Amino acid sequence: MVRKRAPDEATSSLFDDTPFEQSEPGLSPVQQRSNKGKPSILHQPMQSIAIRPVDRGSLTKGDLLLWLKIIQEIQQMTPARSYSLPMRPLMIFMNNERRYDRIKTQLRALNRTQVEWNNSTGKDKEVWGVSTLISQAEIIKDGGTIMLEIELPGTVDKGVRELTQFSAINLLLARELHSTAALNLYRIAVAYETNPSHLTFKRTVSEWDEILRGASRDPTKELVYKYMKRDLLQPAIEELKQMTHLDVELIEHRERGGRAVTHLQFIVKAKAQPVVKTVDPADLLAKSALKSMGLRAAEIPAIVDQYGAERIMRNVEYTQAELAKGTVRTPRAYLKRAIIDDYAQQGEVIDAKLPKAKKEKPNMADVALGRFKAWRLEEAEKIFMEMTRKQSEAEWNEFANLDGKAATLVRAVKAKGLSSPLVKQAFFDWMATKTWGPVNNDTLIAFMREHPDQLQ
DNA sequence: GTCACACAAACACTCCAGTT
DNA sequence: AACTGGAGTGTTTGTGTGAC
Repeated sequence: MVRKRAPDEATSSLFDDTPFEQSEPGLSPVQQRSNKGKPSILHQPMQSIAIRPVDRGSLTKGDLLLWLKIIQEIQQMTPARSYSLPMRPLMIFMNNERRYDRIKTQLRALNRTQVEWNNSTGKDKEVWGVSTLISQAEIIKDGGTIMLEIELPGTVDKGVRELTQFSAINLLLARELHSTAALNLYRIAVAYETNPSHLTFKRTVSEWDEILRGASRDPTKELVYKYMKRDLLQPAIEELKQMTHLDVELIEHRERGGRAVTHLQFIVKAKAQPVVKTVDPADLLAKSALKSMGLRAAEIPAIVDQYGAERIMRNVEYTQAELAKGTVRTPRAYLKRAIIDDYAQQGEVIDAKLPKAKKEKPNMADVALGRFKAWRLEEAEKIFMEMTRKQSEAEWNEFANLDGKAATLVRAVKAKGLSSPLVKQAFFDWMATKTWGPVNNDTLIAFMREHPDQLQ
């Protein structure tokens, strides 16, 4: 959804000390706007977020990821002039174990690329700054241990410390984002999620273009907003909605009376119904088919999400037929390959609209999330089974009378009650959310701390 | 065995042109 | 004006080679 207009000085800028507006829960944006200027304030100066490479410089997704991983490590350390980080975790995180050439290339880019920030703050104060993202890096091998000795420029170091802390989960999600723009929007969104107004800073279209692409624009190439919106903004917003706990909404500002969009801003909120997707009966069927073919519980959700129930079911059938012929040695591996390459479809006319088969890659964030959700469902079921009859009936009646359920679910609740897998999942999911709150970063991190064994 | 370098395929991005 | 397809270009990633 796109908002036409929003308040002009709706949020503080990045580097100033102007307080965020304090919003009050339950107030509409209009009401909140009318409250502007009231004394309740929240200081949250944040530097180093909206950085724009200059002089045709650019930072790739990989460069930024390495930088984020480094600052996440640094955020856990006491402030110092230089920081000493073990290389191995960095390289594993970057999927570049033993690949010093690649890490070095990225460190060079972080050291070489000048970034700029430019903020008008409040009334008279304006800040312009230029820096690189790291001022020095050394890889030191001393016997068996290999350390990265790193120094940050002063302003960046200050900003990094004040930047909303990046959790390990934030970074796992960040690594899985496909586009550079999504990664850049994500780190901005994470920093502004806790802003009471839920509004990011407001910048011109071209500033956002450079901030999100992580590259300065060739001045000879004209920036066309409609392309930017289609190719850069919308995919990035969509990716964040799908992959993270955040809902991001674009606000387009136009000149008074004009039609051209001149400035942009985003609204960032945690999802009301976090990452859990609506249960589709076809998906449940596909999941149960995969399970019966011997696939591990942890890998099933990702496969269903990626390839869809229809493709899975036809390849399950195909694999079962091959199995009957005696040509398949390991059904689990064969089925996975069959789904990825869509064996069942080969030899027929391939539907061009089928999703592209992507390379399979274990996704730690997904695995952790999947196990967390499964664990919650199991625990909720245990609690339910231990309730007195009176208690359990009260729970069930509350769930059964909830509004807003999909029609399929309502029918299943009436017809089959808890004996329907669809209803069972929805009910225990509802109970888990009621008991422990929504699945979000905080609860997931707490789960990972308490149950490290679940993540082996 | 480790590392730098090179190459290529897969994937992502940019931007133009054609269609609705 | 809004939408869509796709060619051309840049980035990421997997793999091979040779020096040490």
